[in-house]
Amino acid sequence: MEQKAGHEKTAQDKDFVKEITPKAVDYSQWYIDVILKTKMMDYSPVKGFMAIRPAGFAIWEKIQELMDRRFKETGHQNAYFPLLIPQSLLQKEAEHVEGFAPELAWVTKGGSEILAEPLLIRPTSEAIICDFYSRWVQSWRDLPILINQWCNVVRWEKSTKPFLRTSEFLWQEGHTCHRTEEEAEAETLQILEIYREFLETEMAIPAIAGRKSEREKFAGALRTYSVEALMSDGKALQAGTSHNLGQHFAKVFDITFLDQDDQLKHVWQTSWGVSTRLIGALIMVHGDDRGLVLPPRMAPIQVVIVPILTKKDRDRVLEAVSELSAKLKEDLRIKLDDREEYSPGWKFNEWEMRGIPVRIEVGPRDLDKNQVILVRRDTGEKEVILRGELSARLPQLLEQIQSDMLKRALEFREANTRCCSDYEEFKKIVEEERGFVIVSWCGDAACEEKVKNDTKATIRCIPFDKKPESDQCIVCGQKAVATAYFARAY
RNA sequence: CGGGGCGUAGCGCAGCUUGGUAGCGCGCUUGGUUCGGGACCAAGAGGCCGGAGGUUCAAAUCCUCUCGCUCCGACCA
Repeated sequence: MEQKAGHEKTAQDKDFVKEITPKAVDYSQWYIDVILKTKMMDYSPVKGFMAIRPAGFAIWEKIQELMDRRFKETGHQNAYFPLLIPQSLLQKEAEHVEGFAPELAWVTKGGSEILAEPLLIRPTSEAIICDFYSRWVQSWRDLPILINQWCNVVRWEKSTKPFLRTSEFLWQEGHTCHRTEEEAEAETLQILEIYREFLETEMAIPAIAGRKSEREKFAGALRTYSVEALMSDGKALQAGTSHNLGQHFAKVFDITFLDQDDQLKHVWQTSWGVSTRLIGALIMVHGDDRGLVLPPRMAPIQVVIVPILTKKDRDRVLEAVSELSAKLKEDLRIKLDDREEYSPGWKFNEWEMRGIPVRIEVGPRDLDKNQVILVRRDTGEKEVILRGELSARLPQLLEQIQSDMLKRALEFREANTRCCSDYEEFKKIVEEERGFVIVSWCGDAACEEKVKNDTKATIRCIPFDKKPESDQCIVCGQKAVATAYFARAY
């Protein structure tokens, strides 16, 4: 009996989501289907570039709003730097140019004239910003410099995937200068914590914060830290990075200041960023076979009101829902879907696909009983509630959904995080289970390289609070110095 | 950048083997009836078949080149 009922439900669901490939059938196709069907983005005629449509951009605006607030609260200011960088500037830092050279886009012509020096479209702005900073910093009194910019960057990627890896993407990049190494390190870690906390609080995505291995660190950095999230297919995604640049850039760009002790010194720098990739993370962590599932804090529309309009009761239902909508708009992001060309059932499915956290249904029968129906997107649960209690109930319900979503994501990550001390078993886990695998590691890049060649898994990060689980490196058996999270990654 | 798959109406596809009037479903437009989980009827609009060459009396169909999407590798936020 139960099985049959389940079967019928599946058939019905399948009919509804006919244009979204189920996750279990083809995860990548599911991801693309969701993005296209929900009109988050569209491909452009140029490979690797895309239009971010209003449905996707609204999420980016939410990320900007909530992230920017945190930057401002910690003393940062926004600015804007040029799109084009002279070739000679990028070349100053050797590791940096080597790291980015393969994926640079060049401007070689201005109007009809060939440029004397080729310009490159920023793949990241360290070079151009350092050039400015070398003039802006004179005295210890000028420090710290705490500047962020929201902009686009271009990296000529060989293989691209919407939001996760595109040739042009939007991001924020913070670039700071400090008087001491300690101060720069503190800034690097403060930002890392902002990223981790942002992902958890606002996006309901639990993330592991830690340090990158030498192999994975940013080209030109002293140390790179990152926050790493686990997608629902078991692959990891680097969700944000924070770099302690040390004095590498300060020395080649000559960013110096006269300190209180009358000595000319180089500044200590950091840079850090998150990108539109976060939109991809949001989709992959929370989405299901019916489409997007947005955490209430990120949702551009938190509650959609769908009136049930029949010929006889049309006017009084419309009147009731517009009154309701106006009232709720004072505190929440509300959408009233009073279009008459679509049936209620069509609208239910449409808004579910678009991930709106809560739906309110109001029909003639509800009006008669002075009630409305609330439906959660994340669980599908319905509840009937008196109209007078709605204003109090909705914020509470949205908070509940937000915390339930984080809880489920956390449970998923826990269930897919495994400790391991045997290399054969490690290989098996990576191949068959995916997820994070926590292992002890000797710190040698050769062992890291071997793991990558054997399994495609890389060190995602080395968390701060973990001592080695065992005293032997999982690969070579030598003395372990660190505990590392390994995973296959996007 | 290497290997596979795919480009035909806004979307999903058929037609290609064996060259000969470009089709179907959804969507769209107009009118009407509907509306508690993707409503129905009727009448319409919309295409030089990704692009460029070639073969041919004739090319969506055969050949060559190219561009794009997608998947798998290598590279990377």
